[in-house]
Amino acid sequence: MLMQARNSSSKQKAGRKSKSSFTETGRRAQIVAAAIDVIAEVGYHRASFAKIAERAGLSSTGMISYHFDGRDDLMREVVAEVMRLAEGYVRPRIEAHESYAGRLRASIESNLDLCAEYPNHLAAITEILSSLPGGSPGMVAFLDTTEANLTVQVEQIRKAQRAGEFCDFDPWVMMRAIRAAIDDVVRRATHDPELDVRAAGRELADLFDRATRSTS
Amino acid sequence: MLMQARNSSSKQKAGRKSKSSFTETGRRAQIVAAAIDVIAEVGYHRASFAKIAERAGLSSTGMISYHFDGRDDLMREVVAEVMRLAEGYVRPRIEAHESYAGRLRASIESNLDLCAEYPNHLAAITEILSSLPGGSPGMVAFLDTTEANLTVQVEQIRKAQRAGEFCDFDPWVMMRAIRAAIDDVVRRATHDPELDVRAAGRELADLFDRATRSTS
Amino acid sequence: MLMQARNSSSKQKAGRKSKSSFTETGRRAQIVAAAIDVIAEVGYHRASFAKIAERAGLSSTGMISYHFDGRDDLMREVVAEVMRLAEGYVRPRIEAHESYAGRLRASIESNLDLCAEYPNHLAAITEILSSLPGGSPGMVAFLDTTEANLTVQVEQIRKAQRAGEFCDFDPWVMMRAIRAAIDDVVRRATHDPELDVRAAGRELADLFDRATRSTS
Amino acid sequence: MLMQARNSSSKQKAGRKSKSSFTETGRRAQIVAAAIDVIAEVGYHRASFAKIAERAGLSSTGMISYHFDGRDDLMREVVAEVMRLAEGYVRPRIEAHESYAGRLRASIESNLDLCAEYPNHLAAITEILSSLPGGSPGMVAFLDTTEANLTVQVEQIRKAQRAGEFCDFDPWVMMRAIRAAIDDVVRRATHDPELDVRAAGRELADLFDRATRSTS
DNA sequence: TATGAATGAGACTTCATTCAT
DNA sequence: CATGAATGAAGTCTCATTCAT
Repeated sequence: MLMQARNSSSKQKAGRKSKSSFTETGRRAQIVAAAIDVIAEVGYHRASFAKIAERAGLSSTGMISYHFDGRDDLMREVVAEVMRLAEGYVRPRIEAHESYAGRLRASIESNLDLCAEYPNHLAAITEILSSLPGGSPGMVAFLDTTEANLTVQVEQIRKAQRAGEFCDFDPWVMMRAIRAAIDDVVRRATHDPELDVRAAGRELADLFDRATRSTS
Repeated sequence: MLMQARNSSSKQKAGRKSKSSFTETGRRAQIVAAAIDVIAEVGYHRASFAKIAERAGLSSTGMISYHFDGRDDLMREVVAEVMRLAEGYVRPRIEAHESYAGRLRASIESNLDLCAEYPNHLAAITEILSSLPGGSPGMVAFLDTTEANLTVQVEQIRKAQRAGEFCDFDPWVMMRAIRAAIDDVVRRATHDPELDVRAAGRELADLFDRATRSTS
Repeated sequence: MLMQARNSSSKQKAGRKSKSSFTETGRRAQIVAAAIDVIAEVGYHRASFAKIAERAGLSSTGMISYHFDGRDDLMREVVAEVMRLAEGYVRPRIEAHESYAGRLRASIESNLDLCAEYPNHLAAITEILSSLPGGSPGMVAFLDTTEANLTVQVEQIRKAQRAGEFCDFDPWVMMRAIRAAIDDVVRRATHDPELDVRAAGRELADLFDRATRSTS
Repeated sequence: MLMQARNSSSKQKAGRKSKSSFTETGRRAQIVAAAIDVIAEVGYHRASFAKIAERAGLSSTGMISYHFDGRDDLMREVVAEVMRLAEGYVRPRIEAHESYAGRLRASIESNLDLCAEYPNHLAAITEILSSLPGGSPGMVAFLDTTEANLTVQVEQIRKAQRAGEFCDFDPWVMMRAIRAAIDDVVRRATHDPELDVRAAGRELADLFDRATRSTS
């Protein structure tokens, strides 16, 4: 999952019982945190309510059903929570750079630095988004959000290309490749503690720098 | 899943009741084919025996248990079948080239051409391999095989670097990035018929050509 | 199953979700009771969760899986429950006697009196313990318990022999023969309501009295 | 299972396709032998057609269904086969004695000697007869046969009692106790190779000698 | 809010049996 | 006779959800 700097982003969600993502009760946040850990550990599909409840110190899965409107709702919250974290972490590092190339590098490296600091968060979101069935009703919203994210970034690339800073290539393919490469590192980091995530980030930044840089 | 040219590789497997992977009976092959379709359609985890049996025209899931020694065994066969197909498709195209750069390009493009021709096959194997839990007993063999594949390719890259054909980079990070980018296209192709997979293949080949090419 | 007087014996078990065998919830006890009836009626192997659930007035077998950690766990509870009942019934009657011969007689007769009063309980435990596969994991504990029981009794016999009250014979063979004879009556009692269990108890007590009594 | 000497015993059975128990084809006998081994090893209920077919060197369970009219039919044949063997072994040893006491001792000891020589055979029959559900249709015949056996022996006991050789006791209870004790040894012998079956036989013979002997 | 109980669907497996070849 | 394939029932287990308290 490639996190990026975005504009204000009205993530207002029609939470159950009129709870927005921002005014989480303690319990909701606790459940979300537990879900993140469990998903990172056993994967999206094996993250059952039972396991999440146990991790959260709850004695029954009913509590989760009470706080969330089904599995999808919980997962949405997990995604939102991680995105919230990621945005705060990634955005300043991207905006610290002027050049497009610098921003691209900052984007890649900050994502993997984030992964190094919060391994479960990125692992969870990667698991969720890569495990989504095609037409999952209710999760579509997040795919759209993700798509919107990419669109913004693709626009940045186009600008860089028009500015002559980037060479000529299909921005969509490039963005997807970058995202896929980052997600791959995130995924492996979950189960391979040996992996030097930050080093991989620098390598990937170099890689995509060469791939995008104008040859002139 | 990045398919590559490999040496003969006696993948002979002690299939159930002394059936090798190569001398499939009709039913087994039919079930494997059905499994490939179902996995491509609904994903690894949702590909239940019930759905596969229905697709295969079987009246009961018991039939699958009869032919395969559990889910893992079936999945192994699916992976083996796809690898068989892929190897025959990809290898000649890679070996038609002399230069390392040419081989890398052929590897990427032939993989995605294969994806265009047999969308379900690559989608299925990608689904399976990306959905494996960490220590899945019985599937470990395939992860090892995959790892071995990558190792071979990494060696090729090192040679190219020593030959001055490729610039300096971490071959493992590069290989993983390539694989991840290809798998991403494969995954999206499954649910997005609009996607021009072959074009994406050419774009990716260009991308990684720039990323690997010696600057001299 | 020969029940005997034993010392307090802290059979405290780490039941599911920290429920001990002693502080059964109503449902657990109800399920155990239903299981006892069903086992006595159709035997250990035919006592499926479905039948037990039906007897217990439950709508699904899932409920049993919810309360017990699998079939073995339920069976363990059944054995524990019967042993609890048996101990309270048998022990006072044995301890009311001073002589070894009197205690042996009390042991045999009280076991079969118990069988007459609670036919299903002893039938169930006999079924379970005689149906156990050799190395059934998880049930081994109870076999050990049973073995320990016999060991205690064998020690009693040895004392009686040293005291000259019993004649010379292999205590183990004797104990097993007694146990087998009692179990046989229990088993037949289940399906033959005509059988006079108490009378058979007195007969067996006479029989083994003659077989153990010192001839002097 | 207490085997005894009986009169000629017309065990003629209406075998499937007019095959009597005596004119077994090779296949039938082979399957029966395999069944005996499997039952002794894993018990009656776990002795599936699949396991028996495998042991018999057959590639499909269908063959068993072809030769036998269902599971009960096969089990009947197993019982008949073992009884045939047992009778030939036990009868001469019993008839070598004149006194009732001598015959009783010979009966017990020869049964356990048989168990020592053919462990699987007696283990199998014990398994089968002790695992029969109450009203198993089609097996009832064998229970009747068994009952008839016991009746004959009970009559012998009555004669001995009238002759003053045995003391006064309930012959049925005594017979059942003897049978149960023997069966118990047989059962344990199956899974405990350490057990000295012949010694146990002598001990049991002594035990029941004391229990039956006239005190005068 | 929180809990434990209850539910019903669905998953995989094993089994005995039948059938076409 | 023999085989391999097919079937349908039954069994245990897990899951997300709902409900009464």
